[in-house]
Amino acid sequence: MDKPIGWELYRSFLAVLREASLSGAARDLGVAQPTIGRHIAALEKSLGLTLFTRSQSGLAPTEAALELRSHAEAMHSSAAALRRAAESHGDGVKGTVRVTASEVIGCEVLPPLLAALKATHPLLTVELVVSNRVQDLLRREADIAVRMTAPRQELLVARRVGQVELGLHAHPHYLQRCGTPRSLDDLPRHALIGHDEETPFLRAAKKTLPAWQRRAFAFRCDSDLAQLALIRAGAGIGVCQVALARREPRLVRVLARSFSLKLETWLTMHEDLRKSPHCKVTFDALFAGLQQHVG
Amino acid sequence: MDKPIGWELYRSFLAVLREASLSGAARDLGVAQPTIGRHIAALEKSLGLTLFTRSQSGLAPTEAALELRSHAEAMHSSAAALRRAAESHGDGVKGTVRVTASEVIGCEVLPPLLAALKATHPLLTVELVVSNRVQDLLRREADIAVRMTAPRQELLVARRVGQVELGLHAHPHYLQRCGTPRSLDDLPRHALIGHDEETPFLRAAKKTLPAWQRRAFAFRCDSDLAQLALIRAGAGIGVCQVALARREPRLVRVLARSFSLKLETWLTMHEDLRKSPHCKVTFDALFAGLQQHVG
DNA sequence: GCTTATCCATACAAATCTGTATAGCTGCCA
DNA sequence: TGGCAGCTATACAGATTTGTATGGATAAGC
Repeated sequence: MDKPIGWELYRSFLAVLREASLSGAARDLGVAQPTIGRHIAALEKSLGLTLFTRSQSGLAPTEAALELRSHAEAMHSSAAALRRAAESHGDGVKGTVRVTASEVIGCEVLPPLLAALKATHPLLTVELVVSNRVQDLLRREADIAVRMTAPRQELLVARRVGQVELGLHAHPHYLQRCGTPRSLDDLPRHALIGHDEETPFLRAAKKTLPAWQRRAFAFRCDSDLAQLALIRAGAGIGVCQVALARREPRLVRVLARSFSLKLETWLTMHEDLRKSPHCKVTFDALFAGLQQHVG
Repeated sequence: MDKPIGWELYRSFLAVLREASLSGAARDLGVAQPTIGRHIAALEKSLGLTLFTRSQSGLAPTEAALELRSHAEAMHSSAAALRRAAESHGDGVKGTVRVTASEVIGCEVLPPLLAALKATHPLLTVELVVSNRVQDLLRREADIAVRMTAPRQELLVARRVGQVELGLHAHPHYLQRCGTPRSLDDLPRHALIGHDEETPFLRAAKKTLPAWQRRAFAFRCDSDLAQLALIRAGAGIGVCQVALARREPRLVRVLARSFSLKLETWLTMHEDLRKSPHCKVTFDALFAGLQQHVG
């Protein structure tokens, strides 16, 4: 009851939390379902807590289990980081680097950069975490992050890429069909594409763009990528990166003088990784590529 | 070679790094020595790296092993934090809280505060990490930290306690024997107690106290605690907290007008722990006690 | 209402991991 | 130089853990 707990138990615990079932966790870890069941039972006994309420449709975590989850996740991140570090050990650019970025950056901007990087360094493996949630570099959820806010944490190497400019855009087809707005007053008559839930961005946009509010949107969507797709499909007028609009299919910027938003863009990396050739090479390549992207 | 690695292996790996031998690690973890040997062999095979060079006097970590160490330490911290969280789960003040502070604060100031805290909350267990190295709260090396610098990290709850004043002190016996310095010019004729290695503090002191340099010290010692003990033993004149000097054995402050250094003191805690009653109670108790200490 | 697909729990055999005992090596000290 | 203490590596028996197979119970789909 008071002796140290094997780390395997924590591993199984996290898997059950993620899969919400013993069977799923067993599949995930590549072991049999009774094994996981025994691990959870042993962990519960050692901790003196009930971690899950059993049911036929799976296991529901108790409040206690939820409190412990973040620690198990931290262990998982560290284990993954250890493996990446091991794979990348030695001279030369090889191994795995884990990059995180927002959905738009990750899907629209990074792929060609990463492809070119891989072509130059064939032994490099890239893990791309596309998420609007800010990953924690200190907990090693990623090695390198593209961020839209200046990092305030210590222990991080941060380099400012520049400003990403956002503007209102529409597809030529749409403008042909519905006309081009000449002033902000025209906007309410157009099909607007915006977010469903209130975001920091939305609050910022409202200041310069009073018409930009939820009830005015003809399309409400929280995925920036889907919004971009809607704009490209000629669904209406929406906000996207000016640099992206220049690509094919070519989008037309509207009301450029009335609306412009600039986001600070930073590339960050954990200090320890400066010595790893593969991380450094990736960092430099992304920096150059992103800088070119922001113009 | 490419399948997931059991977390037990990492646990053994860290133990070997810490003990620098298979036998020591086995003792540490409470298993047999061949078990650890097999774990290391399995880990080396899985990672495709040589982690240690075997010898009859123990295992010497390779460069690769040293690179991986911090990740394993992070796993260890998270595992320990998980256990503390589990022990402390539920209503009421119980479980374990891990507090870190400098040597002087930890040995001279905190003990009575912690004793009183424990008397009020009998179910509380306290882990006190006395170290001048700044523990990483984000990696959960501790729950609560007393720090002498304003924290710049996010995700931390920080509260300013006040300023700890440092001054020159000596025991009455010493002053009887060797006289009391009347001005800074008298200092070179006295037995001075100072640090052996250059520290940020020493560099700061030099500015207001030109005489305060390494070659002028009669006693050189890097332990702040031992310096305090030397002062109390009447060995000479040294720097210590004004608040501490008022205790028994009573120390006399000298050259108070010529030398005074004030250190900002902060109490910090991870944001997540605000909801844990035992951490909150400890935080508040330490805050009150420290504030009284700094006056 | 029946079938099917999941899920958890249990029993037993098999595989794995662990501990004990021992040998071989090195460094230290008298 | 001999004895002691510490370390690693190996062989083999024992204990623990794991996997397979199965039963029971629930929920969804036809």
